Amino acid sequence: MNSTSTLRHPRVRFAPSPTGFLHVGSARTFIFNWLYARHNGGTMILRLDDTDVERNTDASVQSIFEGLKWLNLGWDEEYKQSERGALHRQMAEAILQKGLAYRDFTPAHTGDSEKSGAQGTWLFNPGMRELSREESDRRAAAGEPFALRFRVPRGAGQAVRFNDGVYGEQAKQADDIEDFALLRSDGNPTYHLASCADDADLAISHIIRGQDHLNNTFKHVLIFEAAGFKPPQFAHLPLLVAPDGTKLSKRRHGPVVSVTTYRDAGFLPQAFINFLCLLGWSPKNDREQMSRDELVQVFSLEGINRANAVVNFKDVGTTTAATPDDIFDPKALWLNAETIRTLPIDDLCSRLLPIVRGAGFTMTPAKMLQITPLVRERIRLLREVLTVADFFFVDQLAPYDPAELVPQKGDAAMARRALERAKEVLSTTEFKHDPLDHSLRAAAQELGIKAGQMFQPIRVAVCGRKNAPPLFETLEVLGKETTLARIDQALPKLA
RNA sequence: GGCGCUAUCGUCUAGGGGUUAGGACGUGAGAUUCUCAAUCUUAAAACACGGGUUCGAUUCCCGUUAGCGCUACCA
Repeated sequence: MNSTSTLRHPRVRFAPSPTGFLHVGSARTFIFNWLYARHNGGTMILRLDDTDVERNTDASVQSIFEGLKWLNLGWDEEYKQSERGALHRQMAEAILQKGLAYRDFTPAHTGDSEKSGAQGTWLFNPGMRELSREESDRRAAAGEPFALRFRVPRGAGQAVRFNDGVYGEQAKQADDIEDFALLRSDGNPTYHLASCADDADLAISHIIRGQDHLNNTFKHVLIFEAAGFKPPQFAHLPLLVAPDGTKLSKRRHGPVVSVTTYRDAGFLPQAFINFLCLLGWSPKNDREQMSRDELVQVFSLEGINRANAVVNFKDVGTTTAATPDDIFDPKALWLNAETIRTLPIDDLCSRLLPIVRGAGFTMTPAKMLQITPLVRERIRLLREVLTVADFFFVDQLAPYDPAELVPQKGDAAMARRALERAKEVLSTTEFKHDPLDHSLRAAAQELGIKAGQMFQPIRVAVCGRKNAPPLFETLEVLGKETTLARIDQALPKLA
């Protein structure tokens, strides 16, 4: 692929390593890559960077696919890094042959042995860099284990440079870069090597990834050049952090950082995508709610910020029972609520139905279709249908405080009279909005009480609580039989 | 410690040498309504600090501070 066609048809990739569930930060990286590809008529590639055999898990692979599937954005090509080992070793060999890498026979560090020391930066293991080719070959042939390290140019005051699509011109003295490993002593490639080898082989034109890789990029530029490739275009994304400014982590911050948490709570993928796009990127025209197509249309690297973005959830301890208001960013909730309101009733209905049934209720599509308009403006998350519309689903209302039946500026006697009268009136009224409206208002007038004082006892009697959807619509869906039965059950509570 | 990145309302952000520093979420108040929600109106709320450059700096430069990242034979 020549540079002209690359310019017109960029090839981007999302390369997660399957060492955990799909993180919201990773999801955003995927989305930005996808948006860039679609905006520019390019190719989106999914590559599983599974070179860390120790930490990879199938569950993680599952979680990543599950999450991406839910996002419903798709990709054009798919690869698995572990199946491309030959390619990686080939590039390592090529770099070694050019003398740009060397074998390091020093045993691997045991871990935190070096942690406590406040010594300067480690750059390379003394003696290994200068090992003669003959001795290096001899020891390797003898079976002595070694790591292959990149021979970073030293002492020449040389700088490594690249132009980042977000952070601009970047330069770093080669003398500040350590001789990083290309191959581990078990022969497996490191992330740096495998990533660059694959990016080169797959002709990736733009690498869009988290800013935590900004420093690594100098190493990658070195690898690309050593292997004879022109480095791709880089663009680094600001990180997503917790309210306390620290990196989002499952251990510290709980399920908020997992994409499936959003899915399971009842986010719409579109709203979730919209929310993530607004963290660290802006269309710069005050637009916030955007459809997928609009996002594709306006997305550009120029709109990406350089400062980290806070995902604004409440940092509740693991002991507290977390509510949606605790664990989700208010903006995410608002965006989801807005998106729900834009959904056609039948669409929303078909998303709600499985949730209601999944909670163990029997529900017909026809009845759900009647309920849907009553909850549409009252839920921020699809799952909230279960708490907002519970009284439509249950046979028996959960116990409620009889005091709720008593209207504003009224007493139990007033509630009784209202309910008694309602019973009579409703038994002869057609259960449609307008007739219900007329007869109940008339009844209130007869009793000499305000409409609100008439409605509240009825609402509580049929819904089991004060806050509910509008009364007439509710009664209409509930039907005469259920309504009268619930009023009958309420009356004794006022005795 | 070394290297790098960053800094506008509580949060996400727009802006940019001269502005009433704009929008959104959230929060407060009010309107509307049969409650809730939705909707509408409205209020409070920001340029981290110190030096330059300049007629003028929130904007440009330097420094300080703070935060973050990298500093593994993790990715």
